[in-house]
Amino acid sequence: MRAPQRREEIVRMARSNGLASVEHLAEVFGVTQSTIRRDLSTLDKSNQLARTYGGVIAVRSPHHEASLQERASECHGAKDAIGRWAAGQVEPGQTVLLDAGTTTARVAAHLHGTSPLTVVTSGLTPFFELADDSGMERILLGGEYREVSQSFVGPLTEAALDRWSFDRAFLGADAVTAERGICEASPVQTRLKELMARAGDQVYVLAHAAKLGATPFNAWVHLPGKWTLVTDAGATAEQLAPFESRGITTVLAD
Amino acid sequence: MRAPQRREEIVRMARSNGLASVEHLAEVFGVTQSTIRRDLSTLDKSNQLARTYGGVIAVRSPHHEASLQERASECHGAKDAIGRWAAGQVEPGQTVLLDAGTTTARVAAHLHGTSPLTVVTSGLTPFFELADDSGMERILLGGEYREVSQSFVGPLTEAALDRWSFDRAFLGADAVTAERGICEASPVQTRLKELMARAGDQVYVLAHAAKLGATPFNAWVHLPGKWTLVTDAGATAEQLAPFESRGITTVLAD
DNA sequence: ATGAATCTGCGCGTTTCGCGCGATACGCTC
DNA sequence: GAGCGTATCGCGCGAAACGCGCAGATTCAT
Repeated sequence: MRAPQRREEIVRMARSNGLASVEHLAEVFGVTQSTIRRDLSTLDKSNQLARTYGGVIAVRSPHHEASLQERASECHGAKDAIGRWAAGQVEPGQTVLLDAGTTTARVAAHLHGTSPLTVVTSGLTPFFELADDSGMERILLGGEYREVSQSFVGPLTEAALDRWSFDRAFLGADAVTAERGICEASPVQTRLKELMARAGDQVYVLAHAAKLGATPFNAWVHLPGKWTLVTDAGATAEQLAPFESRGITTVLAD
Repeated sequence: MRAPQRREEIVRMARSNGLASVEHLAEVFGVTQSTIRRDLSTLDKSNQLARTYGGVIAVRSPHHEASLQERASECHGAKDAIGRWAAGQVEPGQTVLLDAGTTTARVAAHLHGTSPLTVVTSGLTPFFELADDSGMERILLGGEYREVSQSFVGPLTEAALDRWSFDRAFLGADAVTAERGICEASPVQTRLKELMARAGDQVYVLAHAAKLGATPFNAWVHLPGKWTLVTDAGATAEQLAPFESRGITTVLAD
């Protein structure tokens, strides 16, 4: 049996049982524990499993892996600050929309304690950050699953969204410019964001400084109506000026 | 600082960062690594965290914990057999509905390799078991989240379901009797199941032997149309007789 | 105030880990 | 078919982390 094949099998076994020990795996495959350890080390590095003392544990939660990477990223602090400020705009009793994304996930995390509250989201990342409070109603817009963004898009999502209006709508973005609006990887995403903005009474676009003025993709949308740009203290005056000159309120979270 | 308080804080820190090392924790709290190790051991036993070599990892993925418990339960083997049989009924190119629940999650797990496929589900447990195949379209019916069943219910779910029909519909159940049909904890669930059955061309009810004839709750529904009862080899002839005498096809998975 | 229960630090033996080395198997080229 | 590079494996050793028992300290209730 080849090594890659054995590693796949290890992942399968670990996920099936939740746990697996080095000793047991070595016996099953008829190799030394050293070999198993090497395999586990490889799998651990590629985030498919987590090592434990004497074995492995399955960490298949889809958001877990990304969450870990996210927290290690340098802009996590900025996103958290933005999320905290945004959560502060929410008052008990309201109905709130959270777009998919790691920044809106930070909003969700800081929503803890604001109760009662109805939170609607299209992303698993923010969804799982929502507290299991008694007064918290958690609603997921279903739809077609996009693995890369851990979110739902498509006609089903849009149809579900069509049944709501929101006191606050918090949108994420891959990039934002004053001239072209919000940038995303695909038109299905920009269309969804447009609908989201339409459904929100007060609309906030959350984007840390690195996203201001960037153009990583080619799908753009101008948000309808008024909205507020929330970014972090790292944003420069030059970055903010074009927004303010167009009458867009800008906020620096800190 | 008291020990329970410190342990809470450790959980909080681990969840916030995903990871935490023994060394770092010992420094932060100003105690020896032994003490930290004891804490981690305690928290590990109570399933709040998972130990790793040199630290801990957060495993608060909502389904992970339940998944582990589920696999330890004695009826897991039966559910898996049922799931394997059910997955065998699915052919490439079809559109399939999976109800929420641990049994339908086993169906999802065995759907791996059947491609292309469109799978629609209302439960997170089956959803996360679905493989990330290229030909696999994963669709989640959104709605209001029920923590206990890790699934979505309510008008939004029903509205989303209304947009589909399915080649195969696999329903779970808290209990099944020939006389009264499917039993659930609440009417919102039974109503959803009724709609699911209506949307399915071929309908299967998956229930291991212990669920046949039981009456744990008080919300019942008679499924419309024909359906097939799939159970495990542990079901007795007396349990099956009432179903067969009513013309319901029964299958013993093995 | 006093006794029980819990918690903590320390030391020790045990287990697991990671790394480097040499050997082996596989695939590719000429 | 011979030669050669790459990937993989088993083994041994030193290091790191672990669990356990014991004794002193702290907390809490009576």
